[in-house]
Amino acid sequence: MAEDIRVRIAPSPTGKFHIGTARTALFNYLFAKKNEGKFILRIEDTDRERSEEVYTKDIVEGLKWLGLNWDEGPEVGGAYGPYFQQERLGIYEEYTEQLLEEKKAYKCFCTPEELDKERAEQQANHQPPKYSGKCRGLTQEQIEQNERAGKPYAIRFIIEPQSIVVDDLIRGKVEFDAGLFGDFPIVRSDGTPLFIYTNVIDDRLMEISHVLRGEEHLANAAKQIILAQGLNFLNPQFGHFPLIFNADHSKMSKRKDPVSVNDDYRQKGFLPEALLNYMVLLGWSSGTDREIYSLHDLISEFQIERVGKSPSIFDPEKLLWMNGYYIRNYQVGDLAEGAKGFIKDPKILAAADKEPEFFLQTLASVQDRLKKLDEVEPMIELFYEPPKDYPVSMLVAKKSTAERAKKALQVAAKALGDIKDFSYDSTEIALRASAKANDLKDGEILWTVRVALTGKEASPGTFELLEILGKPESLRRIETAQRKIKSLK
RNA sequence: GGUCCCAUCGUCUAGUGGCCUAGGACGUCGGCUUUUCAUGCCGAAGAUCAGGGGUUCGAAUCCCCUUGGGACCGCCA
Repeated sequence: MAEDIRVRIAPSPTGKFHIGTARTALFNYLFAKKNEGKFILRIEDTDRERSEEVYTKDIVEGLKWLGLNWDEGPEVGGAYGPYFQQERLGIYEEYTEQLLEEKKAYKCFCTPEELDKERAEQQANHQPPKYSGKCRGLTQEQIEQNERAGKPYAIRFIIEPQSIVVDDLIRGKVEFDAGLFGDFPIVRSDGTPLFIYTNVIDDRLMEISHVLRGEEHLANAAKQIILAQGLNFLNPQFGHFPLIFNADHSKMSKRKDPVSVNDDYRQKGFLPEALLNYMVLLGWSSGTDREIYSLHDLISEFQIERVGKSPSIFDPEKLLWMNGYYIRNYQVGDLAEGAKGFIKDPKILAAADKEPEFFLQTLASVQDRLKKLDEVEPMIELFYEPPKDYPVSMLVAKKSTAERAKKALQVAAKALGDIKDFSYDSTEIALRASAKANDLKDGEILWTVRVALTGKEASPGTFELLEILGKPESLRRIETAQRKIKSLK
């Protein structure tokens, strides 16, 4: 392509970094990197009422966590700044003045109440809700009179009926009848500009080549094309991605669904690699059977032409599977790094730093069982603390008896006590041999010992536990179990 | 109500006129490995390709209609 590829995501900091925004960011990022272009982050914070700094921070942190680093924007700067719209207000004002002067826009003195009423009437009459254009016909005199009276006004852009074709990268040519739109506001009565307007100006000024965003903006694209005409701007190439929904086909909402990248995914123990990989599959596929991709692989494999048109449903189950898959394929050292952030118990944390080798061993023993990082602590705490209270009956293996469980403990204590080199292999040989010699099934002795060691229904295997726990601790726990089981008939 | 978009297993998807008696993945179920739970491996069930009309020798694939779902129609983005 002759022109430079420049794409952007333009979130407004009115809420936590949303999973849908994250996927849009991913697609933009991939498109930019694939085409050796620039990925830009612009914060659309002109809505002072609802914008908050904490949300900007949340977005920035989330993007960084995912590894979707931007080439221009907050923190990194760039030649097309500022990248916060709040700092660009002067720019918009100039264009507004120009539009007003050229009679392409006008001051509207209608109050919100009047507009609400108008809309309600249209709805009642089964008319499409659309601004009547009442203030468009105001005379100069009337305008001045209103202004003198101190009446607040918004500024509306004049829409002439015409047919607008959005040539969409994903959907092809989509035609809209602009006559149905009505004059839309570009500046609020408090003087701040609106998204649909600032978007067009900034995209032009920042020389954005492709505007790639969610499908909910498709109709906005038509309006923005008209706006660009009025401003004598070139249009970017548009592309609108299909939306992501819940299993019940409802929109994923902040209120009831896990949509916050930081709160619901990062802090819950999901890996950025897994989330990224899962998200890219929502709407995109390579055309092959391959589904596992690193961000790096994606940059070369991703093709925007292969993004589908139909909306998809977010499947937490598959994400969970994929997260487990990535965890299983981590080097234990990397797993340790990630897991530490999820361990609350200071004792375990301190022990992990003091004896990193031991910590790694414990992690390796549970690695295949993990689906999320926040499951690490409950799974490895048994290595740092003896089992508390578990029902004594659990010591009895399936299809066995209390009597035989007692015997198993006795036999195991004896066999294990004789071992000098306490390893996986040596404990296995000893336990199996003693089971055979004492007329116990392997399962009877191994299950009982494992429960004595862990107090859990599910855990790593007996020999592995024995090896990691070591001889003294293992024997202590078996002894405890022996005392415990005396009460059982 | 209007405009626009979308439509293949429960879910994500492959499929661009014959290779499709529709492929893969998650999930589900069964088996093997086995001391539990996982992992791993093997296998099964699961889609009259929303429905109906065309076009064609031939359609999941092209056209039309119907139905269903969704988005938008804000001084939110």
